[in-house]
Amino acid sequence: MSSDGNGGYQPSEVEAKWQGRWDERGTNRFTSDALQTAENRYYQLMMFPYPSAEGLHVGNIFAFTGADVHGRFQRLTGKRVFEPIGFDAFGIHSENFALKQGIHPMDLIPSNVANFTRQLRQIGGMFDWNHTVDTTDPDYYRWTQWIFIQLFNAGLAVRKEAPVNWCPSCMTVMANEQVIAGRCERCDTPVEQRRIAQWFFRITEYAQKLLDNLERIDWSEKTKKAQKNWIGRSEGAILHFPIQDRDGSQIEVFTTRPDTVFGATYMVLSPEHPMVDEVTGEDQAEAVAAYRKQATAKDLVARQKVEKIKTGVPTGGYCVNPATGEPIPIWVADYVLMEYGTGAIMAVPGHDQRDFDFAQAMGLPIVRVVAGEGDGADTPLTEAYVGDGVMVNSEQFDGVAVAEAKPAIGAWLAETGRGETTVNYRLHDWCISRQRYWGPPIPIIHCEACGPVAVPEADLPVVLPRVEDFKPDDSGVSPLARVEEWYRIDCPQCGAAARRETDVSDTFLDSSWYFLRYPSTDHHDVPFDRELVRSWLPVDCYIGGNEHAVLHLLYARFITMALHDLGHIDFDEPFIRFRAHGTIIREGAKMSKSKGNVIVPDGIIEKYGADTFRTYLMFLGPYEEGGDYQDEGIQGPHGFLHRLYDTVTTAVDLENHEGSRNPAVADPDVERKLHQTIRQLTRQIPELGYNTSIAAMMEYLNVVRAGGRTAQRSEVEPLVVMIAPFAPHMAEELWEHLGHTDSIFDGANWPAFDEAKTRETSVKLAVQVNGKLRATVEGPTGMDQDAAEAAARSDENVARYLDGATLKRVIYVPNRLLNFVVEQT
RNA sequence: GCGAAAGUGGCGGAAUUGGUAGACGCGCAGGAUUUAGGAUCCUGUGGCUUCGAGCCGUGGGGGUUCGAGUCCCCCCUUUCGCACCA
Repeated sequence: MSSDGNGGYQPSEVEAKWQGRWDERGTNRFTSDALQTAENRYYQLMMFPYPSAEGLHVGNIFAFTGADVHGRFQRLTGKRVFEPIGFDAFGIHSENFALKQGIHPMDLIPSNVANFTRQLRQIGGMFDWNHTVDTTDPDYYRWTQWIFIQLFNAGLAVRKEAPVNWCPSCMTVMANEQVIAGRCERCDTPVEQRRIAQWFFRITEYAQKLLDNLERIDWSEKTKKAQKNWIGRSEGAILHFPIQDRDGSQIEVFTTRPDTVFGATYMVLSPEHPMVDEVTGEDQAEAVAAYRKQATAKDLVARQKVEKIKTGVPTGGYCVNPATGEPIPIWVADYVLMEYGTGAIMAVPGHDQRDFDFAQAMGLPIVRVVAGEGDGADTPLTEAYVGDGVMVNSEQFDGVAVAEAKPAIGAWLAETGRGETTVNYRLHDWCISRQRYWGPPIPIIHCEACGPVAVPEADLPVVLPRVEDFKPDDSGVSPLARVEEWYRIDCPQCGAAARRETDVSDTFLDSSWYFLRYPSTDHHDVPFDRELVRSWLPVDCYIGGNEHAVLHLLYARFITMALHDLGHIDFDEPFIRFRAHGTIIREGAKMSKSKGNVIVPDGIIEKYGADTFRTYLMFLGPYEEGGDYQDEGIQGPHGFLHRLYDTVTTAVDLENHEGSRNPAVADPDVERKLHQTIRQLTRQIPELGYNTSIAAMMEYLNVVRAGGRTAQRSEVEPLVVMIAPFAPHMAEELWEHLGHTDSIFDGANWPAFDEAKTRETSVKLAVQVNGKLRATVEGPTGMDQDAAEAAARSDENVARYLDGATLKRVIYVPNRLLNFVVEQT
């Protein structure tokens, strides 16, 4: 249905025409040679999509369009822009959907990819379809496996048994980053803890570097902050508490407050702590066993409830406070987590609220070791005191300020081997095993004699076999373990019978290196061509959602650092610049299938065209914040593009009819506005200020058309270039109409502005009396204060307010305002 | 609970960073053209108003300043991170 009443702009025709031309001419594609020889390179990357069965949603289109606008703008300024796209198609999401539909993912994914490709072409992205990736293609995951092997050989991939997060609904383990408030990020099921041997990447080795490098990359502050918090560096000390009556046995605790050690009146072990049995006395054995059983049965949500009343049992064992030499009881309680620090704490109830609550509940002693302002050594505590003060009840350290006591007590304990200062991170090693089917098999062969052996690189890929029964189960073992003919294999080292690793790797591994692959998809013998990587990477501008702030973005940085240290690439940060786009809501509410308020892009593109849709999405709010999609709102950009089309075609027609008989006379108002508009867009588009850029173009077009005037070529040709990043098809069409034969993205230059021509010749000056607006007067730009005052005083209304008052002061801001400060007499 | 960001017309959102609040657009109202229109084109549109460039107005309350949406303090609300992290 065309809403066009004047026979002009027909989006569907224009868009089909130009998508066809781009394809035929290879406008957006790089040949293998071009990738190698291009100058002035710019790598514009957007987070690649997961190709769902539903097709692209508005959020995808919003995200991709914003990135595409940026890429197209860069191209118009003379860069050779590489803007690839691909598909992140492995993972539990696809697998679950396949299970639900009863379609094998190997059949499902290709049709999803085909549909996404169709839609991505339809929205007019400047994608290089010669260089796409599909993470489920053996030609791609072969190299995902290769990366695993590089890390394995470097000791950065280790198999260890540790408490891991188990989602009972997805029936697989998951990384810490994938657990949100104790629940599975995918299905919201409360996550359990299990002890299963898993493959981990030792990302913690890079904790400090991941933190330090944040200082020098151009990323949204929000995202950097999220990473910083996730890494969670904290400085403190490991203190050794000898177990009473057990020679040489000791328990280590991590604390950020070694200064309060004199106040440690008991110790708490996490229920999972390996030394629980050792310290538990006979009398308590049964109670401790019961408590541990109950604690491990609880899921993480239940266990991590802060408000819940603290529980725990005494072990009957004692250890010695290394500062006081006094014995203190050892308890087991689930408020201490095995995953953080050493899984054991020294409890200082006087100065830690959690310990305080526990001590009160259990009747344990509370000792004050820090006195705040006005407190004495024995001032009773009604809650934990965490403020500043001086040490008390701490023997030789009494009277020392907390700030000095921290290093002093730390040093004192270190001297005598009772502890050492240390840095602890909240970040954990990255668990990459998944007991599922739809992922790249981890390229390891388990041999009784040799242990885990990497699959020889020449044997890659380890192809995921097509199996019909790929449903996961609760056993903690991957479905691939059912495929005997696949997992039976000889050890590549000793030739003995061995078996393949049957776990597959985390989807986040697939996406942690795809940006390295894009320029090298023509190369089948290497994961990435060294020269291409050197010349195209790191990525110049990366755009994606902030929901990946601590998942994908952290992993991609880690893999980049590891590959750098292993000598495969020469940079250690993958993305020079990262910006997160916002999210789109609809008429004040989140879009969701259950509410039935999801926008179906296909229908909108059919009705209004991709250019209008793109322009509207970029117009409805600041790109980095997102905005509210109001169904009626699209009328604005729709009308704007129609008017623009008419204005340009009319100008060209007129030129053709009248030719040089009617030489163009520059209209100073239009020319000034044009240069102001160019200036604004030139500054704002690189900063992703799209909504205001579009508003500026609308303003300009309004000036061009004011009073029904007809435009001249020189007034609209630059506007056609400026609209091109937003409405590329229409810009091409108008560019052709203006007499050009090649693509606007090859033939046009981003217009330049002349600062002199942006200057207003006259200004409206606000005239205030005591800060209240009383008049505006017009005068030449840059008039001096005397002239301004004279003009202002001659205004009737101003004069009325100045009459009979004493002038105290005059504030003059040239070209802006004049403020008379008066006092009534 | 901690951390961050944000609260501006009927709505989405602007505001050169301390200088005429409400750009641009939607919606609405009036008009033109039209067989018709959910098309196109003008005009108007924060509230109150004694219609005066008068008063009020950027979540609420205080403050700094000639002047505050913008800076400072307190409070409220919303959104998003993190959440027994020792």
